[in-house]
Amino acid sequence: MPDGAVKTEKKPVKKPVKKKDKYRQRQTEVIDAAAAVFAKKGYHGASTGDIAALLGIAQSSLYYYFKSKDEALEKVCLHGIKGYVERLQAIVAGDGSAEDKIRGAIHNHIEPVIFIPDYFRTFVGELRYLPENRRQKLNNMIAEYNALFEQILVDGIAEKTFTGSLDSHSTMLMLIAQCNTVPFWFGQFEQYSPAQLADMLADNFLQGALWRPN
Amino acid sequence: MPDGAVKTEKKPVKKPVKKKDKYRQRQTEVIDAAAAVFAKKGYHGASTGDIAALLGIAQSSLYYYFKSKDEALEKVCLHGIKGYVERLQAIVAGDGSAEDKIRGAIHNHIEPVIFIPDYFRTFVGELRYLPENRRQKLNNMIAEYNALFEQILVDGIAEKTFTGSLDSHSTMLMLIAQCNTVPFWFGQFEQYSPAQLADMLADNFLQGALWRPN
DNA sequence: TTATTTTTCGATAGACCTATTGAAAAATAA
DNA sequence: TTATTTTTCAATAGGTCTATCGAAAAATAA
Repeated sequence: MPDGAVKTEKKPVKKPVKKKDKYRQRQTEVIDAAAAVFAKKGYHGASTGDIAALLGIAQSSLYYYFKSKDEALEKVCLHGIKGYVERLQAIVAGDGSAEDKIRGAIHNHIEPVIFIPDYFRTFVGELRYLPENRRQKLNNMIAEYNALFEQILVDGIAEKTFTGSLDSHSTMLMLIAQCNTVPFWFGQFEQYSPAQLADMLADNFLQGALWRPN
Repeated sequence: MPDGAVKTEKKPVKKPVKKKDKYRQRQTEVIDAAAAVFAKKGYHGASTGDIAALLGIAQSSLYYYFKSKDEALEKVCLHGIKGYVERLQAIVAGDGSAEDKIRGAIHNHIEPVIFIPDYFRTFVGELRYLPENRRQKLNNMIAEYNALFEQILVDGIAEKTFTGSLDSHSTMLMLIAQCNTVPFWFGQFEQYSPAQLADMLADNFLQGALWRPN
């Protein structure tokens, strides 16, 4: 600005939303690809070049959508767990029986596992590779989720709907651990719908996978 | 050999065993360290430098005991599954009831998981990173193991000891998957012995982790 | 059209990692 | 002791990977 001209102050008043939406849509595609590659090769086994290749773009282009590989993993994990806590809160606050609630909780846990397996497998298997600072937030969400889950068991035991050989905390951990294994083997059960799978797991816990008929 | 002296043909007749034993003992320490590092950081997240650091030796020294990182992973996995098939064969061939056998199989599966957790975690979590050629042998062992496990369920259903909502193949896969999760959370259950843990898991399957008292 | 912004790209530095090599050190045998 | 074997080492070649940079291309606005 060699002369005294004042920069025109015409701010763009319209359509910033549309532009940001487009960016976010592309970013979602990028994170989808990251989830797929992380799930398949593991976080450390996956390179940013692998992610770019899946998208058909240059490796360096990825950094327009995230600023480090760590951040990509964080985004995948956050998306993997998104909505879990809120849905479980609604179930716990509902007025069904304890058995209804535990069945609802298992459905809540398993169905997204099946609909977004890449996100969930990454969340379950690769979260531990997130640096401590990024992992904090996710750990808090997990702690809250686990507490809600355990609350259902505590309530069910208190009102004598359930009896168990284990304490509620141990049972909660084992139950969630079993649900978390689902994306690693459900591919072998294509004859079952997600809801059926969830029902079967719930049955496993409520009455056993095997039982004596008499 | 400037003059015509013939090289003395005195082969060492004694103590080659001792020497080899010493080498093997050190090799076991090296593979132990590899198992610990693989279990903690994952195969791709672990470097040979990490393993050497744990042993307090130079990174290049490791290659006196294995000739590639892949081979180290293979050795860890083989040791992790060692004895599993043989013990399960003995259980299946025994003359206990189907319930005894399924309990025995769960004990067989879980106790080593707890005694050698680094090996087992590596076996469960990192086997998939073994190159195809090295994985073949292990896959065969797994297939044999799974078939034995399923045989117990098939027999129990045939003789009406068990009834289940799932087919025996699906049940086998889910049961093994649950057993495999043990090393990832059993640290939280230090009040229980391995045998108790195995009993509790068996109870989970036979009668449910939760059941209605009436 | 031209100007501006958004998106993608090629090139690359800097770091890390595996595996090899020949030699040094340590252990053992003679 | 000296000779031989076993074990460890430092140095490093050759490769891959992450993240950065300025420029090119594409999309959008004027």
